[in-house]
Amino acid sequence: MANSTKVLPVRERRSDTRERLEQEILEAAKRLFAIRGYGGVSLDHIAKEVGTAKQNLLYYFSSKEALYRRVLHGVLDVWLSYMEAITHHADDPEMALRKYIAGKLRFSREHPYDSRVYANEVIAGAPLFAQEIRDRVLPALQADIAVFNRWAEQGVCRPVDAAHLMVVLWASTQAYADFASQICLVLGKPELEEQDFDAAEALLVDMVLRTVLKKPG
Amino acid sequence: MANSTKVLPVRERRSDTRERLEQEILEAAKRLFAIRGYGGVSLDHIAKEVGTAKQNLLYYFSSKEALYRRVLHGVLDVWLSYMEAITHHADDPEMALRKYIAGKLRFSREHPYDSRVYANEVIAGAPLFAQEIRDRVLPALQADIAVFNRWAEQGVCRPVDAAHLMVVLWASTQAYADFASQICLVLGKPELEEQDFDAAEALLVDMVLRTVLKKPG
DNA sequence: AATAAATCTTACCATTTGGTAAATATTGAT
DNA sequence: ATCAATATTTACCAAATGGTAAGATTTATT
Repeated sequence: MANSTKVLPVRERRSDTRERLEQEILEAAKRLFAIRGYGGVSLDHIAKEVGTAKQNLLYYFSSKEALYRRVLHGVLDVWLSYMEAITHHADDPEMALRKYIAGKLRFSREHPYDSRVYANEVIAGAPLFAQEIRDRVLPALQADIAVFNRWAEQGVCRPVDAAHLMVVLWASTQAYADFASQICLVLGKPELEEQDFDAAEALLVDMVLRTVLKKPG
Repeated sequence: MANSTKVLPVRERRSDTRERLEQEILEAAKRLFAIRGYGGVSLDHIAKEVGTAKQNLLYYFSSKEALYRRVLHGVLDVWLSYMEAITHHADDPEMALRKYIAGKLRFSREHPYDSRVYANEVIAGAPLFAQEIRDRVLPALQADIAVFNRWAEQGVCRPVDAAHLMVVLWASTQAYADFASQICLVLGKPELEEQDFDAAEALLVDMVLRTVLKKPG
């Protein structure tokens, strides 16, 4: 992953400052896009947040859309990295589902802004994202669904509608990032704490296992 | 509901044209806000969509924010009207949950733009909405939660974490409006059909009843 | 130190933005 | 028909927007 400084030819080497600032810009842009949406954020906003001038952003990123695309790309990297539980436990439904739910909730807890950027883009109909979702998310999802169907065929779990089950899991876990402000209101606290995520995880695991697993009898 | 034309004094009567155009503006604004977010929509967009001039919008609505607030208010009216299932069946958990899930899915199917406007606002942290949510949504939700807890006390259903269960139901059903573009990709079809909502309903009802109801044994 | 490349700033620019003010047209009650 | 209220358009405006061009400064390599 880490592009080493020494191996690359001089021309392609990027100074550390550049890389750091570029990262700072992406972080700030992500946070702002997450909260106010693409149209609600100006390059000036982002620049001021980072402490530089708008024109300097345009030195690093050729346009607002280009910057946004880079943010989206990074978001998807993170998102996918939390999504590999099921195929990695293809032999144990209960473990796979537990890990999957825990992982996606951890994503919501650790990367709320990524989650919201993703949500905003999908709500908008994924105008810039559709292709990347098709290329990168869909295969992962379909692999998960295939694993479910295999389990059902082998009789190791009940024949659920795997696609819709994934939607439920996806939506429920994602809600703890995207809709945190409303969940806080319901729970009567200023922000979500670890115990809230634990409670959500317990409930979701309970629901899913009851639905998916065959009774011991 | 319907403000009759004859009873009101002359001064307060609004011509039908006005009411119709006002409604058209609200509809167009809702659709655009749903897709592009508050910051991504200009008064010019909305005006052109309706076929009038921006300045005429400002005759009907004193500012962009005022228009947005009216949209939000209307959205919440619709949202709440679909939320009354549980307290209306406080004697029958299974029926209440079935109706609730069906109702919220119907809302997603029949009012996808309302759902997205709501989602956008919550994702943004509900900057203009928090008070109205506190005043109108929270009581309804807490009433539902109270009903659950009563059921649990009376031993008529299992003691689940009602608040988190509501979050799961809310998120899962809402997803079929807000994240339709992605669900379509997963299902491999251009848009959601009735059978997809039926499948979602069946799965959700199954999951929830398995979780909430006590075994007959 | 010299030089080329990388980074940052200043100066612009055309367009779009939300909003005001006033002129004009349309409507409805008398 | 007239007059007042309602509705729409025209003419503006200052600020903000995304973006370009070019100059100034810093940095690294020789």
